[in-house]
Amino acid sequence: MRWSQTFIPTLKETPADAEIPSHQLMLRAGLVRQLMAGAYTYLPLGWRALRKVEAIVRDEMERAGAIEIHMPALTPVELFEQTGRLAAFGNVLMKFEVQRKGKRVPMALGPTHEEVVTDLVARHINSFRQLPICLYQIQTKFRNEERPRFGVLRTSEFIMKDAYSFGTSLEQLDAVYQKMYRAYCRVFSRCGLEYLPVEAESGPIGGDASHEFMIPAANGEDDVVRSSGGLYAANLERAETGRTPPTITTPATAAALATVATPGATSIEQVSRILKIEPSQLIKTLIYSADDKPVAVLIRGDHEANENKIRRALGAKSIKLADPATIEAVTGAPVGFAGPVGIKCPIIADHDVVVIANAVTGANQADAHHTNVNIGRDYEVTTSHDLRNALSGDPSPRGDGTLEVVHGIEVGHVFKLGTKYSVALKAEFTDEKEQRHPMIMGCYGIGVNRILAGLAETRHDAGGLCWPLAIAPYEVVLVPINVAEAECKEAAESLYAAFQNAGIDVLLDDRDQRPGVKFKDADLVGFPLRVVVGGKSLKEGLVELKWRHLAEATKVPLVGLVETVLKELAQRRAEEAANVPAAV
RNA sequence: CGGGGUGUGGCUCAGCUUGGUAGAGCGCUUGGUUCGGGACCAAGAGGUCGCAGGUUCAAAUCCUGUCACCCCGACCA
Repeated sequence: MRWSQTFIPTLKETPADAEIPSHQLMLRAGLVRQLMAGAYTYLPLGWRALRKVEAIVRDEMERAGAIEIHMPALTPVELFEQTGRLAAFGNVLMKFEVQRKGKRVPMALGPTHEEVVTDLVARHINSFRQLPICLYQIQTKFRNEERPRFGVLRTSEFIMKDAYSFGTSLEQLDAVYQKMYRAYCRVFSRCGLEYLPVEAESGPIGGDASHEFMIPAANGEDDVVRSSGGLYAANLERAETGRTPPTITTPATAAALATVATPGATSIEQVSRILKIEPSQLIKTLIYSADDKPVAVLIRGDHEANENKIRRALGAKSIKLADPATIEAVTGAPVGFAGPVGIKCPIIADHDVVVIANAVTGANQADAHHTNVNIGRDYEVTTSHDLRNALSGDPSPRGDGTLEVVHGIEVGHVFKLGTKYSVALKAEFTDEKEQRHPMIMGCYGIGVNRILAGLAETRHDAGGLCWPLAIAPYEVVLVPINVAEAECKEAAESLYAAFQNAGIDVLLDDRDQRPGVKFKDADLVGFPLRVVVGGKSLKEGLVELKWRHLAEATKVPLVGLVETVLKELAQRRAEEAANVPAAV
């Protein structure tokens, strides 16, 4: 392709409403343009890079035994009713009605395709002999994000690779899951991403039934923890801490329980300011409704409660913060003044709460807090639990050093679904003994656009983007110094033809621009290899090769250049492939 | 949905406080000189100042409403 014949609107200045690097650079490099909040057009370069990501995803899916199909984005709302997800999605589901034969027909744009694929399989697959099977597609998904943001990182319309496996047993599910997990590792490393598989919240099956693939990045929306020894990584929603349960005894330094006036102070911040104490001296008393029974959950004032951990510790199906009426019933006080002393419901406490001596808590009466609250004397718990979010510096649950909390961009998710959808939509198979069973499912998603955005976010410098060879819009940019000079122009044209004949993925910057402009643009877009023709070098029979990721250029003879470039590309390709885990 | 911010040529922004005929740089067009890291000279084109209403002799500027976009939070199978 010739630069003059395509559409690459690069920008010198950073657009005002782009804040994070990937957004700024993808706009400036002419990869994308915004249509409205959460909706972007992919311009020629962006689309080309995106198609390369898709090709890698397809390749690895096929290698892992998944079969490509294509389902409609248009979905009957009825299917979501059958699985209960109409309510679960709420406003996120884009639904609308169309007129057909005078009737209103409700439809939705698919946010994901568990329902559609399960319905398909339910209708056409019946026997254990046809299983396991894994179907996938690469398709545009729609989610009405309440707040699209971060450029192309979080949009209301995005391209997703979604795969769904169906099997007869947990063993079959495990086997597909492992294959997909490995395929994902290969996809992300082939794309040149530094990625981190983390344990994620896993729903009904539990255990290691869900992993997310994260790109560590300062602007990532998710928080993940990883251990210094590298043995443990998990989403913060899920992450355990390796804290050892302390022995519970009343502190020897316990002072006399007192009540202090704290008018209107219902938050940790307000109370600590009024009483001039550190939040870590406070005990937060959160009243939860666990399967409709009230429970008081004690968390240190400067810590954050983790509802998944609380739910598991209580063995409850679902928990939510109690409503004001329940809180008043168990505390006898308005919301904001709950404390463990004399509370009329069961109490559970985090490990870090039971060791606080002379703590401050709500007094279970309006506008008052207790000071010098001590365990065993003023309130009673017999064991403590891991109930809070992990923090940097916590011990790893695997015993390999300490945890660190980092931000991450979620680019993939593998999940053991179990039978939730197969039961709801009657996707059943007949076994050898003519017994009917619901199929056991898994689902596996990749955010295709996020791979691109993630690369832009993590691979750039002051000059612009820096694509890996595997994803770059073009692998090589061929830059004639001066197209107005016949000798230079002819040399570039004949090289361009030779590159194309050799199958090199090349863009010829044939614009009549000064060299500085072309170099700046080449750096901004981030083509991996730049070949410069012209000037004194050309007269000496040399051209310049410059890799985007290296500081120095090299001069090589014009004679035999195609072979030289092919060799350099092959070498670079091998370097990039060195980190890709072997396929099994 | 709560809080904050911004809307002025394609892009970045000034002008608004204190109302008085819309500006700069970049980009674009034409001609010329240039040509190894975002050139220079000259001449041009391009804007209902987000939209609607109000105040006023007069509104980009003041007031009211509204829309869009960005950021923080809530939310996110």
